[in-house]
Order: sequence, then structure tokens, then C-alpha cells
Amino acid sequence: MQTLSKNAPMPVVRRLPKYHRNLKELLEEGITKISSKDLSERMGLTASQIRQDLNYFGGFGQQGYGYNIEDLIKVIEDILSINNKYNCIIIGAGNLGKAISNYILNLDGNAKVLAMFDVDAGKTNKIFNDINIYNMSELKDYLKKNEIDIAILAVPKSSGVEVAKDVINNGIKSIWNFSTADIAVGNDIVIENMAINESFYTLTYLISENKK
Amino acid sequence: MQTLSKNAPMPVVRRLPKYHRNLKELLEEGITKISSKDLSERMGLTASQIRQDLNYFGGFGQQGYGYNIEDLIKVIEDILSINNKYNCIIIGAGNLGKAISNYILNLDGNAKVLAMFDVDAGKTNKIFNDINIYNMSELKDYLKKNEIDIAILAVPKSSGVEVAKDVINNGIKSIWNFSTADIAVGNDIVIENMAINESFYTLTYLISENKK
DNA sequence: TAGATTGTTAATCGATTAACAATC
DNA sequence: TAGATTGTTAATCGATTAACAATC
Repeated sequence: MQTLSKNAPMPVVRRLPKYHRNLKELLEEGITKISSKDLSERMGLTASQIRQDLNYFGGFGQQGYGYNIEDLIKVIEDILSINNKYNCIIIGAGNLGKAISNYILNLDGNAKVLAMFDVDAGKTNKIFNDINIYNMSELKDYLKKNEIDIAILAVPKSSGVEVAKDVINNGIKSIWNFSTADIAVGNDIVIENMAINESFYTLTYLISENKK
Repeated sequence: MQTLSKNAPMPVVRRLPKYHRNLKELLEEGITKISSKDLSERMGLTASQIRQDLNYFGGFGQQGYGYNIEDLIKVIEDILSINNKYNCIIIGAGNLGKAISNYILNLDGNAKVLAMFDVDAGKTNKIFNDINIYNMSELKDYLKKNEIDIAILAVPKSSGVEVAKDVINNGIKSIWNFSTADIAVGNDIVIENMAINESFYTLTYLISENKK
């Protein structure tokens, strides 16, 4: 199916995974079609927003009927490129790196962790989830020999910027950053931050507001 | 200092931790004052936005001078309630729960994990970061006997909703949710989601856009 | 005082909601 | 056909940027 993006706004893009998740759940419940109104009630959005969001990418519904759930799931997967294969490495083999490895393992096989890296000799030369944990000194060589799509940063703040530079210098074009470091990248590099600090301090703000 | 919030918009609130982080770094570099213009260049925002953001909470700068960094840090910490004490428990003592425990340990002592819980007998009755890991069956009793501010959910999607209900039924008012479950809460409960799915699929979207 | 920079108002831009004609 | 619901345009709302008078 042709889904020509008219450069959708990021708030719209970030809602797509939520649509995807809810539609998958509906399908599991045995439901095959849904109207924007019913979906809006389930998700706590307006029906108008759902129709507006989807129409950034195309007209996937049918007047008088609604949306076919199975079709819509495929469309969204197509837009988000969920079903491509992503080869990943994780830098940092502590609890965080391992937790991310578990998360990716539970994904439907579209992403795969091919290697993990750590500076700590106590963590390297081991296997986790069938994945080799290499020493950081082997990173450069590894990236030369393997086609890696995504470098996942699970390192302390102190080494975040340096590690990011390292992987970019060795050809990495996309970074998923779990470190609390502020990483500035050039225009041809994609970075997505899991901003744990922002999240925690937003929570403490909301707690204090909630008490008022 | 009086900082009367005129109900600041959430995008502003979520930028405050970034201001905080950058100001802390500047202070460490030995800088004591900064103009909105200089800060905007450092952070990649507009000077206007910075002034606008801060003025939701009060006038903390000085014409012709700029902002005193130390003072501004304190103001932001006050707004975000960073320096309150937060007693936390973590549900889920796998790699994710442990990673979160490490993160909180590295915070400046404002938050503390008092207990961890798990269903897996192989993980319970152990100690991690000096924290006891209890069985989930002990949760209810624990919450009766201890004043807990934040329940952190590091459980699989399948049990997310149920565990959230559990903690709320036992008096918890704030949840930091790392599970991929969609958790709906009442109006008096605060929830902050670390939406890993949204983040990953946004990354895959950006990667595909980047290739165009 | 002159220069710098804020706080704040006004203008613009973007995102969400409402409305409704098109159409299944 | 009548009813339902989309796709899309218009209206509203909110957030960002620009401009500038106030003032340190």
C-alpha cells in the first residue's frame, strides 16, 4: 500500500505506536473493524484527532463502516517501518543493557541484538541471551566487519558523549540513547533519547502539583 | 522564594529538567551567570522561549545582567520539587528493576528505594544495593506498614495493569511505569510512563525517514 | 549614562477540535 | 434508500517566536 508521508508532525508519529498497540489488542479480542469514535473512547483521544492523524498518511477508512483493524495495523507498521530488520548493538552490559536486551528479545523478531560491549573486564567475554559481550576495545573492529543499524547506549552519563562519538565515527547512523548524557549529533544521524531524568523530575513535579 | 505556578503547560515543565542539567554543568565549569541568549545557543532553543518558560513561574533574571545560575538552579529544583524526599518501591527485581535501582542510587539522595518485589522465588529473599527483595505476596502488608511515595513498575506487560491496581488499592498515589502496559488511573493518581515502545518505533520511523 | 538584557505583549505558527459534505 | 462514518475544510486553541518598552 502506498503511504506517502506529507512530513507528518512528530506528535502524530509518536501517537502511532499507541494506535498500533490498541489495534493489536482489539484484534486479539476478535474485533475486526472499529470506528474512529469507538477507538477514541478506548484510547482517550478525540475521534477527530484519530482521523486527522491517519489522514496525514492516507485515507485508510471507509465511510459508513470505519477502519478494518488488520489492514490498519499493517499500514501503521509500514509507516513506522516496524517490520524491517534492525541489527543492534548495546554498549554497556550492566543491568540496563541487559534489560534492553530482554526488551528487544520480546519484540517480534524485527530487531536483534548482535553484540554487547563493556569496559568492565568482569562483564566481558561472557554470553547473555546468546549474545557475546565484547570489550570496548573491540568495538571499532566489530563495526568494520558487521552491518549495524542501531547502537544502543546504556552507559553512565560520564561516558555517553564519548561513546556516541565513537560509534558515529565508525559508521553508525542511528542511536537509541538510554544514558543521561546530552548527545548532540549531526544532521545525517538519527538519535532517540529515553530521557529518564526528564521523566523522573516530571513525576516529582506532578506529585507536588497533585498535593495542592 | 515564592514560585507561584500559573499552571504551566506540560511542554514547559518537561523542559525544566534540561535547563537544570545544563545550568548544573555551567556551574561546574565555574560560570556564575548567563543570559537567555547564551543559554539558548548552548541548548539549541530560542532565547525567547527560555525567558517565556521561566516567566511562567516568576521573574528570576535581571535586566542588563542575565540569570544567576546558582539561584536559577535552586528555583528550578523548587518548582520540580526535586529536593523533597521520595520513598520508592520497585516492583520487578529483574535487570530492569535493578537498573532503575542503580539510577536512583546515583541521584543526589532525594529518592530512595526502600524495597523491591518480585513473583519469582529465585529472585526474592535476596539483597540488591542493600535493598531487600520481597515476594509479591508481602506487598500489601508492606504498604500498610510503610509510607511509600512512588511505586515503580518494572514488570512485564502482562502483569502491568494488575500490579498497578494492586498498589493503588493499597494507597499508592504515584506510579512511575516502565512496563509497556497501558495503565489507566483515576484523577487523584499521578502516573508517568517511560514509554519504551513509543520510543523504539519512533526511532525506526526516523531511520526510514532518514534514508529517504 | 550607555549598553545589555530582561519581562511581557503582540504576532505567528502549529496542533487540535468542530463541522459537514462526500460516500460507503 | 437511510444511516453511519469517513475525509477534509474551517475554527479554535495553545505554544513558540518576535518585538520592544522597562530597567538594571
